[in-house]
Amino acid sequence: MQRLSQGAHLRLLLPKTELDLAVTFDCGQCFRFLPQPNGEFLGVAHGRILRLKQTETEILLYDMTEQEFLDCWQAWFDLSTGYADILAALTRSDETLQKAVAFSPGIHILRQEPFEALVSFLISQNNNIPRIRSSIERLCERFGKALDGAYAFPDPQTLAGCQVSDLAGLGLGYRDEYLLDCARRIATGSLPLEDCFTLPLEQARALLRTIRGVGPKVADCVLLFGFHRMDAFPIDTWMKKILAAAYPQGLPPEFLQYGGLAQQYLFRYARWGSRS
DNA sequence: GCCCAGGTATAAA
DNA sequence: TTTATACATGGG
Repeated sequence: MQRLSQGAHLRLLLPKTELDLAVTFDCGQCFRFLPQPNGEFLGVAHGRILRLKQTETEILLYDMTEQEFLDCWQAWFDLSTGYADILAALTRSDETLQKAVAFSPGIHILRQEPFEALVSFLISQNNNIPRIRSSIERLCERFGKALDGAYAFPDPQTLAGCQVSDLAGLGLGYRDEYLLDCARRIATGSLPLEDCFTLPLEQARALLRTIRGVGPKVADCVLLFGFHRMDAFPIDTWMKKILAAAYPQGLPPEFLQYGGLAQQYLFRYARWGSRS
């Protein structure tokens, strides 16, 4: 992938079929990156505002040095993973997945920050995406560092110092206690969250499920989106239907390694692709 | 008003 | 071990 500095901006020569920002941001893995009326994308991660524009052949990152890209955003966008090979393996003998990938190619699993992923998917339970977004945004406005026109995601330490009453008005509902519980345990160091990068899948799941409000679905979302564990496989209400219809004899073996990526494609296809 | 939303904790069978 | 129910809250 070629990189070109253009004034204060950085241009990536990268076909949209390889990384499609609209699809990647909209497939339910992240909640803070939204398309703007002018066609650009705006979001916040790693304590900075990211402004982007994509064409069929390139991505423009505004106010980005090459060094900053290499230090942080190359990894965040997961541009070093060989998606072509993974998708080839996944779709080799799977017609359902072939259709799903053909419908909207270019999904990457972003390497989001673990704490942000954990909090986001704690909030996501029994909730809908617009409401999840607004809750997260208000949480950042109230407790995150002010940036130029947006707010960073708050630290565990900041949230650990809160009371339930401090969270009123964010729309968290009963999930407010879950959030405080996990922020406190992380802030005190009693929950070694970073271990989820290296622990065997089942042990990482077990660790996350010691957090109140983290069940099987949320745990796998956190592993997939916060720790880039493509062997995690979040099963939600949609996936239950999809799996019953498409894989009555059980999951293809490739899903053991890359089920998380397969899940993203299947989820999107089921929701938006198979309408009449 | 009623139903639902990328579920989970809890109690009961 | 599997199956029901409550859960806060806003949008359709």
